Amino acid sequence: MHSSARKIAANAEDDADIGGIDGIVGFHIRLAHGAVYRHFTETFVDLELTQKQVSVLWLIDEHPDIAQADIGRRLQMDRATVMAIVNRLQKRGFVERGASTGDRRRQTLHLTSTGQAALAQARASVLEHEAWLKSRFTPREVALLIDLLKRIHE
Amino acid sequence: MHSSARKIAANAEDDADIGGIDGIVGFHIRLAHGAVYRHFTETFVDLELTQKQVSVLWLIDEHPDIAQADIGRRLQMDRATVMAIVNRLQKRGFVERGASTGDRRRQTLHLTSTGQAALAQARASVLEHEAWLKSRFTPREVALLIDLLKRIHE
DNA sequence: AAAAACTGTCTGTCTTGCATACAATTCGCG
DNA sequence: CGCGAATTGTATGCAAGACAGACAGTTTTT
Repeated sequence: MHSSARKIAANAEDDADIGGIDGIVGFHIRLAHGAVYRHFTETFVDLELTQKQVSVLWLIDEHPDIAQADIGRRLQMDRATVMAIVNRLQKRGFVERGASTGDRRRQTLHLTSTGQAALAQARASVLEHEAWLKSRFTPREVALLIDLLKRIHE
Repeated sequence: MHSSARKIAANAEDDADIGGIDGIVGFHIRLAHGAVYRHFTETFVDLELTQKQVSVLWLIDEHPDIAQADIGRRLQMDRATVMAIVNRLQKRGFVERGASTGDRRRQTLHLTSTGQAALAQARASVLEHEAWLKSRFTPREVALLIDLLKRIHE
């Protein structure tokens, strides 16, 4: 009897999120992202690559001759932001810009051999980083988490 | 028989993440965080507050006379970063720094009445933002997602 | 009492995100 | 077909945040 009263109170609190910041989904996404970001950075200090830079390298490798605008769409980044990242990667000799056949507004992007080598190293580090991240989940939970996250960004 | 062979192949691919960026948990966390960040920013254009700033206001309100170092620990931010944020909030008259009783290294932080008002508005916007975020999940899934995310950042 | 740790502060650098603007190019619709 | 609209890359400037390194005052540990 009094236990059901307690339950009701608890539910009421849940509905109102207790006013506490811990009930905010966005708050936990921020913190989780921060933790992942920090560990990623640690893993990549030697390679001197950021998350975004690796993502762009990876994407160019998966889709040779992709254009900057497409990268922006896939990674949900501004065109100007993509350009800044590509500039950095180009300055380090990882990617090259080339002419596009057909549409003269676009440019093709492809990895140099240096870029290929960097990506190969990066892939290994990403797997190490992922192992750290996945170590706290079962394979089922990993799939579940990805599914939930996809619903947010897709 | 041949189906088991296929299964093995499929598992092998799973283990290697198919080489695809879509199999990377961190990748989805980044994208999800980006989407949430963007929507948050849209929701708060009028209030001109960022995620971090709201989090800090919220935290100071929840824990009056908290010190900067404690904020940093709870929100996983560098001391220098916390200071930058508190400086901005102080410049806008939302928070005040005060002396700490006992430990003279620390300072206490508390909201001004202006800060209280801003936080009240912010809370409403956060709920609106959260509703957008939660709209794609059942209550069970929300709880599940929070649980999974907590394991990453706790 | 000396060493180590903590706290706030300051400075500077790097990355990212976004707004704005511009020119060249391509596309869509009348 | 032709002209306005949309796309693409580029450039610039600004704000926020992360972090490293340094410093001084204070507290805790040994």
